[in-house]
Amino acid sequence: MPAPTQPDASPSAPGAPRWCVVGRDAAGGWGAVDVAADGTRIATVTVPANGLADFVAERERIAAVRWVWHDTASRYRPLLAAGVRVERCHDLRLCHQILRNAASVQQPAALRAAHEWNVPPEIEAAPAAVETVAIPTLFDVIVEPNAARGVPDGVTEALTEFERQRSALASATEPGRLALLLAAESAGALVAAELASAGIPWDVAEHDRILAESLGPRPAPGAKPDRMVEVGEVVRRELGAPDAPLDSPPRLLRVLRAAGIEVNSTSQWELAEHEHPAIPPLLHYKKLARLLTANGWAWLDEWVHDGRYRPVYIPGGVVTGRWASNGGGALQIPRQLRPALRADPGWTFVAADVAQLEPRVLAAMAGDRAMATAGAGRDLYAGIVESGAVATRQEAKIAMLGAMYGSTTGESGRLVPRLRRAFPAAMRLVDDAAEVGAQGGTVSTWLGRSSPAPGADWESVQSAASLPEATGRDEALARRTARDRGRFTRNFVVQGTAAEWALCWLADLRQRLAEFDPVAESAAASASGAVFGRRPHLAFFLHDEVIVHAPLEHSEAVAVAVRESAAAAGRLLFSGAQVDFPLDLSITERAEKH
DNA sequence: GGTGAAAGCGCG
DNA sequence: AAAGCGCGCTTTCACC
Repeated sequence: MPAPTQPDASPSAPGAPRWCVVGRDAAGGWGAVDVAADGTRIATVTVPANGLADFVAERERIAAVRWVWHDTASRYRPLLAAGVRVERCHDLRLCHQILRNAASVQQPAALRAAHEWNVPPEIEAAPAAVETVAIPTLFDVIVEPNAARGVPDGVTEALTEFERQRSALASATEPGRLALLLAAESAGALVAAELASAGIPWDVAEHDRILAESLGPRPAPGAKPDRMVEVGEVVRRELGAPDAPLDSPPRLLRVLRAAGIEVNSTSQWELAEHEHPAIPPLLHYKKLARLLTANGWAWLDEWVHDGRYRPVYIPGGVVTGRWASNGGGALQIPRQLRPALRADPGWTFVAADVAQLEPRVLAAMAGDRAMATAGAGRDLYAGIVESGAVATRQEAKIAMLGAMYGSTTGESGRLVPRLRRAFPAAMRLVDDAAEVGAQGGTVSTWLGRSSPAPGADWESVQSAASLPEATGRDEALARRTARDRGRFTRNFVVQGTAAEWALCWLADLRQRLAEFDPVAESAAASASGAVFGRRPHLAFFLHDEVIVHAPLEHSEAVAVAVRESAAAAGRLLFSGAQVDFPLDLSITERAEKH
């Protein structure tokens, strides 16, 4: 088994380059500057325009450095296409976003003044737009869709920004934690690029079978599938409205009320509360419509090619540090379609998700021994029931989610106080985070990612309510928006720290997977590409679950690696805390709901 | 005719 | 079953 590798592990030889800063040089080629651990520049190399992949590959063979570059999504993609994997990087754009906002950084001024590096993820994303731009006519102004708005890609600018970031980090009250966060975030960026390169093995025939089973055979373009037509007619008959508009919520609402169904919206949860013969078929119709529009044949045509689904992941795209996605809906693949994920012949899926990641992270952060004990080696919710705080597993789950999301009403709001008695340390942590947020303050995750400051409109609502002429309405609005922000910061510390745990898991796992012996060329999963087609590789990631595509012969060893990585992530973040992170793990040909 | 908000529902 | 957090995506519809 490969040795555990921490995201921020680094070569230890004295005087050895620790970082290598790469970027464009003035001549149109590449500049590469080795930087030692103390920040001194060791050497500068000029690399020809077409020689970067070879240069990086050679350096990786000698001894891994941490590549410092402006943006992993754009810099790493061509390297992977050329068959070059890198061990570590420092993503200047992502790290800039974290550092400029981090409350623990005491001297952020220089960094914050570097506005050209303040490019939010969603602007940098979607390079695919280049391919969908229409052929320009003679008179069109040709605009590069996003490139012009990205961060600087020159080596000089990269060096300057890297030094700003090192200074900012050095001024942090807990530089070690923040450094770990920067390493984990950057490793996540590598994983996202690698996921895009390898793709998710996707069985088009199985997807088509699932669609046909629900909707009927694929209809002609523009036509509704048979089953939607049939079910729609049943709905209209039961409503006594032969041409009821089922696809327009406002118009459907009027028809429903005319038929005596007293609803205020057409959402399924409200419909389900009423007894009427039109409702079951209407709910069925809505399911079919959703499947067709979100993940129907059009989706299949657009997003799956050569047996691979390649969604666009946006690392750091959510303020809490979770990934977002932009195109393809990677984070919303319905459970119904999971069987369409199918391993290549001779390969298998090792799928794992963490049971109750967020409450476990909360227990670890808060040092809540009682909650840690409730989750030790078993289902956390079962442990909460055993502790006597609530009666059933379902109650435990509802209460726990309510505690982390800040619910105050209904069954959840009623159960939360019982958790407060049973797990005072954990509850104090989230209650404090909510209190700080409600007062306009900033909270931070375990590793130091900070919540954004309240917006100008939030501040003005609060100050308006404290004026002498403020009305009761002003005060009520201020209280409500303060509570809203409290719920956000309450959840931020938990969701954000869970995202950090997941990044550390991914970072450790990708290193372990890279150390497996490659399979023979004849057994390769060739659609996964030059770098990943011959080794187990990550194929899917969704907040707290991963799917590894692995050669059959390695599946058991990969399962061990997945488990060891989870344990390593727990130790790395919460060394000493007696909290474990058990996985639900399966080895299958097809991904399944588990 | 293009844009943005809202509704609705999928995921964690 | 929603509620209480965080998202993306499609469709409809009001509006400029």
